[in-house]
Amino acid sequence: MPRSPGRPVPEAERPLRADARRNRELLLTAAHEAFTEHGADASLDDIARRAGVGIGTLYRHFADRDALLVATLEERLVALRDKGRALLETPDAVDAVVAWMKVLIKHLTTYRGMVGTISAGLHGVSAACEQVKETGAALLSRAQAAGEIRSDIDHDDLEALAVAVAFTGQQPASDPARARRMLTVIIDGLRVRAPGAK
Amino acid sequence: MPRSPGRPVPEAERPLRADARRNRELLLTAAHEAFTEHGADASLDDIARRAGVGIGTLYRHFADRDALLVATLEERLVALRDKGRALLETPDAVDAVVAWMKVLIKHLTTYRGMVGTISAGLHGVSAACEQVKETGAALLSRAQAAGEIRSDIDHDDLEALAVAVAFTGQQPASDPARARRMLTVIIDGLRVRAPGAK
DNA sequence: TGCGAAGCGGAGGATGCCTCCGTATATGAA
DNA sequence: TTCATATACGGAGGCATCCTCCGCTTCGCA
Repeated sequence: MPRSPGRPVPEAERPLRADARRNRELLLTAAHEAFTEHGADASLDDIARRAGVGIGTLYRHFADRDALLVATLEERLVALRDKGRALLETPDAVDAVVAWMKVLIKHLTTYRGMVGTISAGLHGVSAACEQVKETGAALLSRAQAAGEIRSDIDHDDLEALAVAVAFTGQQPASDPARARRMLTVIIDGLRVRAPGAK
Repeated sequence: MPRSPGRPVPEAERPLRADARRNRELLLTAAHEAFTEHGADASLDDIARRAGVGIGTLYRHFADRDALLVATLEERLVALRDKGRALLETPDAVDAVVAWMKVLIKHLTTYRGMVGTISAGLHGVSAACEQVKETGAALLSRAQAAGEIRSDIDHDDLEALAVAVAFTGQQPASDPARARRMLTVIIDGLRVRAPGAK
């Protein structure tokens, strides 16, 4: 059942052909390896080679480096969401927000030198993205409603702060102790001042 | 007065030949333009072309992209130091630290997408680098001695926090209001809790 | 079994980084 | 001034990467 030659993928999800599905998986696995090993410097040609696939095939599946990265992280987003949901069940609202930030930071540092790109990937349109954001927003709201976290920030701010810690933690000159101190400073800044404080 | 063919520059500062000095200046000017225009994506070949100089000449003066960037920023470091010294004369220690952070952030965002590299350049060995760090450290100590800024952080931490704000402020999804909020949160986190606070 | 859509592969153009080395020039000494 | 030589210049070209294009192959439905 042919189709008019509209160049790229039609639009809606069309079931992939069996070989295409297989190659897609091979590419994602190879990409994960390569990104893990070389971070932002991973070569797309190399990824195609690792996957045992032509470079043209890689580009048929993923428009560019970013698209490939986003796809690679997609399933991790689900795990992220689940961790967030679990945190919603814990009693201490502030502790939960702190834990959530740590989880975000870990996600953002999945691959070296890609904090910016991974962060951009969090603002995508996939269902997983939405759910991650919803979950995080719920965690934040809970702590704000309890009057423990300042109310003049939103979840995007929280994300930006996580990006900040993640980025500096990945600088060559950084050390884990400093990263911990940074997070402490930020958390303290997020807390509502106790009554009587200046 | 010839010299044995020790490949690179001898070691100590040797006076440059007149043409070399001129070309060096041309390169720095061209580099500043190119970095301003294209940020991290500026091409070194293009910089040489703008300077009206062969690519070999560029590499004779600057070992690689980072060396060129550092040289480009060198004179700005002096300005940075001077601003810091001026702040040391202002009365409010905390305000001075806040202003210092803003100055640092501005410096780090001189060129787009180069926060990491510019930050690394702050840790160099030039006199200007040292003086910038000394000045910043003095500003921080003053506020800490006054009991207004937490004492468990050092100037490298302050720098890391500036890097954090600078980086997130340069993300495509960022907006100035968020950057301002981030800085507020961080400053609040840096303040010593007023007595009576939890 | 056959046909058309979907997918594959890789050659090759474009760009960027950097090295190498033959040539040109500035500079101090005579 | 002239000369010798260290210093500096220029750019061709090797290598890597990204990405496009298009002829060939394979899948899957009828």
